[in-house]
Order: sequence, then C-alpha cells, then structure tokens
Amino acid sequence: MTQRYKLQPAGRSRPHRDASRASRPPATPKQAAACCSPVDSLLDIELFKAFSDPTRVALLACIAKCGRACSVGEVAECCDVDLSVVSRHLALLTRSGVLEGRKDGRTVFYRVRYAEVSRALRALADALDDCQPTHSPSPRRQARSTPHG
Amino acid sequence: MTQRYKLQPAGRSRPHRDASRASRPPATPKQAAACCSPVDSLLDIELFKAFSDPTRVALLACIAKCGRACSVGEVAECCDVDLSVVSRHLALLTRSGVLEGRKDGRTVFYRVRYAEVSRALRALADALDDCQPTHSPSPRRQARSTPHG
DNA sequence: TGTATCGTTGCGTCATCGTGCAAGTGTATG
DNA sequence: CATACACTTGCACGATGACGCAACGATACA
Repeated sequence: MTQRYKLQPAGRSRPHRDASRASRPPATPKQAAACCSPVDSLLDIELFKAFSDPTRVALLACIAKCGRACSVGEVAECCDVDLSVVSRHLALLTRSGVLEGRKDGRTVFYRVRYAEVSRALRALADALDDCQPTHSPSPRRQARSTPHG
Repeated sequence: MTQRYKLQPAGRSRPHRDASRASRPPATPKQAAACCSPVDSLLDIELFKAFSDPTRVALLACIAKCGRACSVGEVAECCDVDLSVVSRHLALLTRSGVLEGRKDGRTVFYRVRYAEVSRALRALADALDDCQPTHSPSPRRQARSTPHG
C-alpha cells in the first residue's frame, strides 16, 4: 500500500487518523487550529528542515543527480567542508527520511529515497489544494503517470 | 503559462535555463555538482526554511485550513506567541512566496498561494523522480487531474 | 597484530534564528 | 487634531545549528 502521510526514516511506517477534511473549512484561524487536517502531518518540519541548509542541500543534490548510492568520501568532494560535516549532514538527511544508508565493509553508501520523498511532496501539494474551497475535492491519484505501487 | 521552477514571491517571475537532464547521470557526485539540473533550482532553500519552524508552520496551517485570507490579529489567536512574532512569521512566509499579503485599511490579510506552492512541490517531486535512472523520463503533467491551465 | 582507510562522535566556537518587549508607522474614527 | 486600532520594526537575549579540529570506533590489509 502507499504511505499517505508523514515521511519516515527507512524501515518504519506509522498510521495516522484521517482528519476527514469536512465539507466546509473552519470559519476562523483559531478554529482551524483546533481541527486537524492532512496538512498538519504533511507539513513535516523535520523533512523541510533537512532541506533548509545550503551545504546539506548541495550534498543531497549531488547524490540525487548521481542517481546511485554514494559513499561519504565521494560526496565530500562536492563541497568544500570537512568530512565530518558531510557525515553529519548525511546522517540528518537519513533521520529525516530523505536518504537511506547501507554499510558495505568500511564504507557507507547513501542513496536518495526518491519515491518516498516525492510521494510526501505530492501528498502535501494535494492536501494544500484540498484546502481551497474553490477546488475540486481531490481524486486520489497515483504517484506518477505509471500506475505502479 | 505555467511557472516551472523556483517559487517566487507574488508579483515576480523568473526564467531559468533548463539543465536538460541528459541521457545518463553523472558518474560521481563531484561531477554531479558541476552539472546543473532542475533539482538545483527546485530545492529552494528559502521555501523550505519557511517550513522548518513549528510556530511558523502552525500559523501557516491555520491560514491554509481556513481557506481564506486572514488578518494578522486573527492568526495570532492560533498560537501563544506575541503578535509581533506572528507578524514576522507571516512576513517571512510572504518573502518566500508561500503567502501573499493584501492591505485593506489598517488590517493586512494574508492568503496562501495554494497553486504556486503545490506546483513548486510537484515540480520538485517530478525532478527527483527524473533523477532515478530506472525511471521513465517524465511526461510533463498538469498540476492536477483537472486539465485547466 | 600493527597500520591504513572510512566514517562517526565529542567539543568549543561562531553565526543565525525565534522570541518578547517597547517604540514607531500608518490608517480609521471621534 | 487627538485617540484608538492594526501592524511593523528596533533591540536584546537565549536557543539552535553549522562548522573545524581532534579523538574515537570499525573494517580491511599486510
């Protein structure tokens, strides 16, 4: 099945009650604060915090564009920062569910969890669209044009 | 036309050279750092920094769930922080292109730029998927299931 | 078993950011 | 013109986070 809500680190998964974005929106922001909606869980602070540092994002972009799992040493050649800094950034990206690490001998290979991240981003986009009263109430689409799970 | 790349504050728009994600990915992360791709501009640090503070995200979620433009005073009732803090958060969200402010008399109404934000999120999701060598090379889809521009 | 390699973790430092208070700006109202 | 209201901005302070260096595992190899 598809993971609908908040992005989790690799190897976990968590259910979450659906806030059933009812027929009409709350009248005031204060009322909105009380009623919970998919956007609450999809606005995943840890995920977006991972995307909010230039060095970290540069490292992520390098791995992403590479399209394969990369070692820490390889990734460190992208940026002019200490290897320990790279290690910490990759660890944080892993904790936030963006990367996945695999140890092979004495080297650690990090790969991007493309499907999970893009699914989380699209889910948030859908949830935001659903908040607009003028918007049609969201046909649940698959992740991409290709209908694989 | 649709704005393909980085989310901009309301009232602006910027072209950007297309990195033409070529046939095969770069061999190493270092090479990946040199060649630019849609992910570079779509990993918009200012946007995601806006989503990386709990208070700020709570305020945003309130406005989003409300589905209409809200005044600063209204939004301030959602959280237990000073009004000046709310004002600053909403200003930052505006600068990063998430909100749009409109002054009416002495009150300022902030609304969520739903379409622009969700478009930016989906564009990043697409760009990430395109980085996977195993993935089909991205049919350019419209924003949602409804085929309006 | 010693040594080199790959990566992580502890620690101190510095910059950034979130916050509250107080003062300031701009707009309506009497 | 004075006052009230809605919001913004200056300032100081504390918390968080990014960074480099050094020390520490963990694994491979001679």
